[in-house]
Formats: sequence, structure tokens, C-alpha cells
Amino acid sequence: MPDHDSTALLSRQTKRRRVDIGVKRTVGTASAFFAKARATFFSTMNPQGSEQDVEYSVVQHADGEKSNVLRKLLKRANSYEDAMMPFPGATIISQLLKNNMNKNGGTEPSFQASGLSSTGSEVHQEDICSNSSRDSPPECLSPFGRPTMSQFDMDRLCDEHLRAKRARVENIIRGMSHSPSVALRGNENEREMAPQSVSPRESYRENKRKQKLPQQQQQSFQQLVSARKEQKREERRQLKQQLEDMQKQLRQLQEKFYQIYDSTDSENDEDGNLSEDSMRSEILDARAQDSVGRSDNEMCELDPGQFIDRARALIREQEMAENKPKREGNNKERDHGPNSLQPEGKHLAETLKQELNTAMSQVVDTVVKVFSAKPSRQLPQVFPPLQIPQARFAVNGENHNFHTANQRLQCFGDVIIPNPLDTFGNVQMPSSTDQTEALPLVVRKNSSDQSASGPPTGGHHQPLHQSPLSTTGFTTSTFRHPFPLPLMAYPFQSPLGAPSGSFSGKDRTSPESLDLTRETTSLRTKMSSHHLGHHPCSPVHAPSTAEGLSLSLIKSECGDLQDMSEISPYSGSAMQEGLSPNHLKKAKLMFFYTRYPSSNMLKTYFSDVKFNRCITSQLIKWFSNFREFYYIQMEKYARQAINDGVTSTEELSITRDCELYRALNMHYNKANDFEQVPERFLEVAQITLREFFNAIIAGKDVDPSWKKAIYKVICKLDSEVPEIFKSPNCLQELLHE
DNA sequence: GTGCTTCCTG
DNA sequence: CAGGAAGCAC
Repeated sequence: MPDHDSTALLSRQTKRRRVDIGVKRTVGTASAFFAKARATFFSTMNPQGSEQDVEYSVVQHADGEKSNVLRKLLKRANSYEDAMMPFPGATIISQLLKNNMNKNGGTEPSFQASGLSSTGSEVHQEDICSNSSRDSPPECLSPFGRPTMSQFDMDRLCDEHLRAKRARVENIIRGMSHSPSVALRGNENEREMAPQSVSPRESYRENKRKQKLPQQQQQSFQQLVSARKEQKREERRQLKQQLEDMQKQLRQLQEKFYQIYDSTDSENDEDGNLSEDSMRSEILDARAQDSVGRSDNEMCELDPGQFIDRARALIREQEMAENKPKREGNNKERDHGPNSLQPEGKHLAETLKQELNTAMSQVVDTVVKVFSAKPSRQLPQVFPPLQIPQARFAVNGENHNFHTANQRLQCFGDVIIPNPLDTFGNVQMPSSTDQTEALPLVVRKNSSDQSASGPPTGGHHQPLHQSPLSTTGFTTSTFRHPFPLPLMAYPFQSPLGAPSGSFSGKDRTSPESLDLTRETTSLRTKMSSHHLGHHPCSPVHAPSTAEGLSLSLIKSECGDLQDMSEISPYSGSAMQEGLSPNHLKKAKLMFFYTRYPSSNMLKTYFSDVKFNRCITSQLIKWFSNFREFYYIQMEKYARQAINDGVTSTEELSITRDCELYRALNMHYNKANDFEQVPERFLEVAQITLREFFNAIIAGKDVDPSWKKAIYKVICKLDSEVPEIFKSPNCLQELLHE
């Protein structure tokens, strides 16, 4: 036995000493990482804007000349949108809120009151009708008022009111015609129209007359009318909001698109001395003029389909341009000046792609939902200006490019797309809502929230039909597990006895074996890879074989009350309740990039998993195990090198064909089907190896906590995990490329 | 207490 | 790979 191998034994014999001191991943490590990434992204998107500015709205940094440029660029959009532009300080959300409040606090209450009283409110109603021309100008001036729409609204509402009023008057006259004084009253009625002043007697009569009216009839009639109007108004308001939001999203996309377009342009032809802003302004100006100069059919904005196509083409170009330098330079060069744009650019491109997909799919989904829910609504009559965008979206709703877009929603990571639709409870986003909610950590940066708030989904929409075997994560299976799936987070590990009855797998040939873990896990791996390959989107079939086994092996301590409370009978979201072998595979691949992922990071990257305490610790445990293996290998090879007579760290290098690397790759990338093991990993491994080597050479290994210093070094060497790992389907994309 | 980490064991 | 123990930080 070589001398250095004895230390392990020694350390086992001696009292265990803690070496995790100082290695602890403070929250800052991870959060700083994310903050950096965010900052990187945002600074790319908006060089002079603050992070917050961009975070909430891409549109709203339209201050100064930029806003003018943007306005020009987007003035093809509907006019009322422009009215919202001059408020750079306000976010979209707040604008919408204000808008809503304005409407609610402004005209609405008076309308609502109309059905309640027959006297005062009637006067009020009349005021509104007759004064509509007086009222509308301030509303036109109001930045939130959307003058065009308000004018339309008011006109139409006045129409309705006038009709109602006429009917009411007719009703009154009809009612009075039965009274003996009908002629006199009629004359008085005519005289009232005259501009002469109304005498107290007449006003008294009018009052009296009103009181004489059959109140019930009038009230019910009024209530009916006003209720229907209320309803219509509400629907109109909702639709208006939806349309606004969609247009806003589109505008955001356009803006980002032009930024990218712009940056690629300037990368190509500017020499760097020009002011970027002036360049941008000119380009945007020219572009705006260009688009304005086009035919009206080229219209208000790019057709969404074209828009996406052009964006994709640009992104492809950009990626191709980036790929060459990216070969030799790794992300390590992020810190160095000239190359610093490349990883950011890639990041940007990735994010933009995802954003485009998601935002467009949201828009399409919303419109489709609106139209399918209210197929008979005659929207065009109500909102002529908005008819065109809607029709275009509806057409593009057939675009198959968007089918997978929702699946990518979770890839957003640290990019927060304000979803104005979520601001209004009455508008529910289809399917994507759940996924958005499933990403609370993106929004809530307070790490303490994660445990307290636990289920960010608020305990609803927990899918019971998702199996850990399902790697697509977004199947639409109608199958429901008979047992709560959180308990399957620890499948096969608890020898609670033989599977009960029908759940005993047929191919379980050795039930006496208590160590089911490896066997079944590998079995599940095979199964899921089979699913992966052939039925990527098919629902998980019957809980047979290994999966069925897992149902019977319940880890009771995971089913504590808190976790159980998260279980909801509702299905429909795409969150998995357990970690699948593919998650393990993904985690191993992620280890090539990060050795010390924070739990928040894990939640971000395993966004298709519904996290609870068990899941989190399991994932953390995985990485702990990975590290353990990693460090063991390092120590082993360091000692081996020392025994082999290596005296200088210079002789220690790690290449892709060295033994150590092969061992590591075999562990984390068993099938070797991930061909993009980053160069950075080799560097980190080499650093680690040399650290171990030096420490052993220096005799530090006599100290039981000698590894602590090494851990401290290595934990700082994590690199950014590619965005693609955030995708629940990243394995397909990574391994089949 | 809880979360995270390492160490040890199976 | 997971369970458990132990230590540390918050």
C-alpha cells in the first residue's frame, strides 16, 4: 500500500473532522453569479439603462431621443399606444394599473350608479350623455385615456344611452297617456324643451311626474339596460386590455429585435468610435422612415411571422459569426475586453430566441382563447383600429413554430418578461401561466422565500399525471397516478417491503434484493431513454415495471404535512413531482460547468420539477456526490502522480485523452453522448489536481481538514451553465446534436 | 431550526 | 447514489 493511500484510512479511523468550513456556498456566490449574469444580459440589452428599467419593461426606457426614435419606429402602431409612450418613468405594469384605476375611478362608477337610482343618477346619466363632448377632450389629453378608443366608447355609449332614454321617455308617455292630464303634460313636455327658464312649479311637476312613474318597471328596465351595458363594457375593457398588452408585447419584441439588428449592424460596419446612440438613432430613424415609406400593407408593424423569421435569421447569423471565435476562446475570456461580447452575445441570442418564442406563443394563445371563448363577439365594430392586429395574430396562430414555445417558457431564467395579462385577474393565460408561476425564484430573489413560500404555485395545479419517467415534462397525459407523486421523489430507496399487489412489476425477478436503487434506476434510465427517443411527447403509459414499483416504495418522511399540502388534485401543469434519471443525467452534465450550484440555481435549471425540501436536498445531494467522486479522483491521481515521481505541477495537465479525464467523463457522461464538455472543465480539473498535488507535496494532508483550502479554491471556479440547460428538453437538444 | 456541506457507510 | 452524522452559518 502506498504511503499516501493510508491517509484515507487514517482519516476514517480518527475522529471525523469537519472540512466544510469556509467552503460553504454563501448565498452571495450564487446570487452574485446570477446578478452578474443578469447584469450582463441587461447591459447588453440596454447599455445605459438601469437593470430595473429593463427588467420591467423594455419599452419604457424610451427617454430622450431614444423614445422619439422608437416612437417613429413604432408609430405604425395604433395611436393610443403612443399616448402611453411619453411616460418613461413608469413601467408597463404601473401604466396599466394606472390606466385601469383611471378608468375605474373615473367614468365607471357613475355608470354603475346609474342603475341604482331613478332620479339623481338619471340626471347624472344625462349629464354624461350630453356632456360627452365636454368630457372627452380631457380624456383625449390624458395619456392613459387612449383617445381614439375613448371617443368610440363614448359615442357608442351615448348612443345606447340615448336609445335607452328615448325608450324610457316613450314608456313614460305611454304610461301617462292613461292619465287624464295627458294633453297638458304633453304640452308641458314640449315647453320644457324650450330655452326658457323652468319655473319652480314645473320643476316640481317634473319631480312629481317622475315620482309618479311606475318605479318598479322603470327600475327593472334601467337595471336591465345598465346591467347589459355594464357587461358589455366589462367585456370591451377586457378585450381592450388584452389587445393593448399584446401590442405592447409585440412592441417589446420589435424593440429588442431592432436592438439586435442594430448591434449586428454596428458590429459589422462601425469602427467603434462613433457614438453608439447616435448610430442607433440614425439607423432606427432610417429604418422607421423606410418602413413608413413602404406600402400600407407592410403596415403598422412587421407581420409577426415575418418578424420571427427575420429575427431567427439574424440570430443565426449572429451565432454563426460568434461560433468561430468561440471555438478557441472559452467563456473564461469573459473578463477580457475584446472577447467580452461573445458570451454575452450568445446569451443574448439564446434569451432572445426564447423570448420570441414565448411571447409570440402567449400572444397567439391569448388571441385564440379570446376568440374561441367569444366566437360571436363582433369586435371589429367596437374596436375598428384593433381589428388588423388581431386578425394577423389569428392567422399566425396556426404557425407550427410556436407549438413548442410554451415548453420553453421555463427557460427564461433570470429574464423577466412582464406579462401584463397577469396583472388582471380576469385574463388567464393558457397553460403558460402555470409554468410562469413555477418560476418563483426568478422573481423572488429572497432566498428565504423558497422554504417559507415553498410551493410557489400556491398549491394549485399540481399535476398528478406526470411521471418521473416523463422527460418531456409537458405531456398531456390524462393518466393519474394512484399515489401522490411527491413520494416518488425517492423511489426505490426504501426497502419497505415487497410491492403491494398489482404494482409488483412482472420483470422484477429478484424481489429479495433490497438494494433496488442501482438496478431500478438503470432500468428507469433505459426506459426513459427509450421514451425519450421514440415518444418524446407521448404520455407516460401505464405504471408498469419500474415505475409501478416506485409507487409502492414510498419514502414516508418526504410525505410530511407540508409536502402533502402541496398536493392538489388538479392536474394540468407540467411540473414533475420527482427527479427522473434524465434529471440525474442533466445534473451530471451540469457538473461540467458548476461544481457548487446553489439551490436557487438548481431550481432555475430544473424548472420542470416541482421543488420541495426533498427534491432540493436530493439535487444538492447529487452534486455533493459528484464533488465527492471528483475530489476522490483528484486526490487519487495526485497521489499517483507523486508516486510516479512527478515533482512539478507543470507536468500535470489534463487533456481529453488522459486517464483522469476519462474517469471523470465516464462518471458524469457515461455514454459519452455529450460531446461539448467545456474546456473550462479541463482547466478546473487541472487546477484541482495541481492543488491536491501541491498540498500533498507540502505535507498538508496530515491536517485532517487539509482539503478545505482546496474546496475553497475550486468553489470559485464555477462557470456559467448554458441557458439550454434550463430547458426541460435540453437533453434531447444536447445529446442529439 | 434550517440549509448546506463533507465524511462515512452501504 | 442515498442515508445519516456532524459541523458550520444564518
